[in-house]
Amino acid sequence: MSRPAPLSPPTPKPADKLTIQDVATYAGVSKATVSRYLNRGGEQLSADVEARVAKAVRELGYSPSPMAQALKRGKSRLIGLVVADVSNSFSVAVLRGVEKACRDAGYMVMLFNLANDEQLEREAIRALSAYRVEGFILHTLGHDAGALADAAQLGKPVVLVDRKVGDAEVDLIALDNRSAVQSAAGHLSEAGYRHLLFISEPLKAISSRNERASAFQGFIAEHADSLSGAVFEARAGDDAALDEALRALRRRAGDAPAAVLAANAVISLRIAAATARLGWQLGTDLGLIGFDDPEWAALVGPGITAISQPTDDIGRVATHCLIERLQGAQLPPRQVLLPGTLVRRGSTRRA
Amino acid sequence: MSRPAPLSPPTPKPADKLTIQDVATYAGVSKATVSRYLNRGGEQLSADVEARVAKAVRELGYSPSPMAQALKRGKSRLIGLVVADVSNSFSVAVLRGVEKACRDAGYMVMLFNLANDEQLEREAIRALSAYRVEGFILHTLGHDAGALADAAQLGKPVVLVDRKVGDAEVDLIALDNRSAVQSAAGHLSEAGYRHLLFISEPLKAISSRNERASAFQGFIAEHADSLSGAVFEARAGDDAALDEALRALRRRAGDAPAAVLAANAVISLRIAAATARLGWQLGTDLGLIGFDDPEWAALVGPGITAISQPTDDIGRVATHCLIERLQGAQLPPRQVLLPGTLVRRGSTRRA
DNA sequence: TTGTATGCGTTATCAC
DNA sequence: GTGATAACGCATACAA
Repeated sequence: MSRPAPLSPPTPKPADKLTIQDVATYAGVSKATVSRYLNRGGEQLSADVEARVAKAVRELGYSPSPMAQALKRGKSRLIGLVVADVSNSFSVAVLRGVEKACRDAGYMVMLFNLANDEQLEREAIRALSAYRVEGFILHTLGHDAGALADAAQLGKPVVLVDRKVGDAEVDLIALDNRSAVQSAAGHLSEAGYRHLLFISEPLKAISSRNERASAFQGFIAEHADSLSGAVFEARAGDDAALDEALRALRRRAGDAPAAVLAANAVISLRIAAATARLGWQLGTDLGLIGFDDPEWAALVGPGITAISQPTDDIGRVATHCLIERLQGAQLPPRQVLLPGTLVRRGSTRRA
Repeated sequence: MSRPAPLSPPTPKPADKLTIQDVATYAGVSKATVSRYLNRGGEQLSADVEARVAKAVRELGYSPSPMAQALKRGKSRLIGLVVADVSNSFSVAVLRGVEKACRDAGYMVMLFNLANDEQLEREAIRALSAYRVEGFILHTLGHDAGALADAAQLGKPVVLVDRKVGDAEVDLIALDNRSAVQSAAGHLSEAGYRHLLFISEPLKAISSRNERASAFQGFIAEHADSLSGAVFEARAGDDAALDEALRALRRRAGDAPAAVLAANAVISLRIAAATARLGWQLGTDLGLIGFDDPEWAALVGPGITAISQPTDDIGRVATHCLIERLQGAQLPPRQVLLPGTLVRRGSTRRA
């Protein structure tokens, strides 16, 4: 038998463990030069040196350690994203927009899911702070102004998404709820529905739900001559109460057409289920339009008319707002309200 | 007027900017002592010193900088999570489990969403590597074995979730597809359905879809005396083809009951929509059972019977597997197959 | 234009 | 037991 083969040549360091020193040595220059090339893009470098460094970086596959950079610069290039509930399609959609925008801007996202647990909100801020995120995008449960105060006290910018918390003076990116409600209720009115019911999950401290409810009531007040309307809070699991609310709506309407405006996708779905239970046809027996436009909206019954939220934009704008602040912009708190889009489907066709 | 008030006392450093040195000074000890207290929990410390340090840490609200720790220890305590599509309810559910488990184990999650873009898979590995994640949990698109190779070459452990990629020899945590298919098909058979159709999105290179399809065919082959079955790949958007496949199924069945096994929730929904179009009643005219059990499954039609996946467990187990490897365990590649749960609903009741 | 030296906040190896 | 001190990988002020 032949002798064992000689040890394979010293495996090159994985790209991961390469330091700026390795690159410097390889290129025959000093660490500082490599650093300059990396940061200033070879601005103050001789063509020759620049080429050599570029080659070294390329061939070695070097990428600088964000840890070391963070330590040195005092900036982590990390953004903390706190989300009310990743199981909620709206949360996820925003998450998607945020993650993409952060990546494009050279930031990374650290995610913390509250799973609708109000206790966790402060914990989230603390945990992410410990990791030295530079700022927060917060889809809050609205209950804990303390968490927000914590962040503010740390001097870290916060951008709220979809929901305010307390009367905090921070940036907010959200749907233009008032306009959206008007366009939704207007659509129902144009379609001939005369008796409307706004149905939401319990309003609690969640600002978006409250805004939608009061915008609805405002709309009804303005059109009291032609429309009637009421608000109903549907408790999770209590289908009997929901069914009864719907029956009451149609009793009130008599022969006139009645319709429901659902405050979010969860409610839309429950109403679709309720109409099936009651043997009603969506559109003809009961109009339905709902906030949010999940993938199943087009496929349930005759299709559910929806107010589609520009979730990608919300995420993107929130990210940009935050990054602006990270770069030191000293602006007053902003509110960016984005328009929703009405998607007409069978559930609001009486034909 | 009195003179302006004296400057407020120098605001204490935000908890964020405190260093171990601040704590040491406050407690009247050296950095080394504080570090020892933090890491060994005051094992080799005099009671007196331990108490003072503990007090200092508590009162200042100090928490060490993960960056500095990462730099020094060569470990980032970061885990990279690559997800096929955050819009997919299965992906999200796994994400939830992973995030929770990581947090509990003192790791943080860096998220990368592929948005079903096969091009992005390598990019994801690279980006997360640059951030020095210690390992990956990968919900792959199955297309790019190269991405996996990249990770392996970096010497970073990878745990796959739900889907294999190529024939890579790495840990895999997934549903026990074979058993799940057997229990699903068995359930249909017991309920009296005789002619079955397995419907999936295009199988492509996605291992879970292929496994389910072939397990289905295996089951049919074993029960050829009492059952007939076929596989149909439904292209996105082509409802006509889907409708025709369903009609063909019932033609083939004649008077005998026919049922569909849907490979995931997207397909379940499309079939529910199709039956509505065709004017069929789920359960009586056509049986339906689907993989995945999203929140709307109970509310569509008479309720859709489902194979619920233990998504939280999948995420949790994947995380534990990964962490084991991070701690140096040198085990052969493992496959952990978790059982699904049959949730009986109206869509498989012929009564 | 390029190199040398310092320090970011930690942990770990020494001494004492 | 405890305290100096040297790295970890990088960016930068200063020297050359």
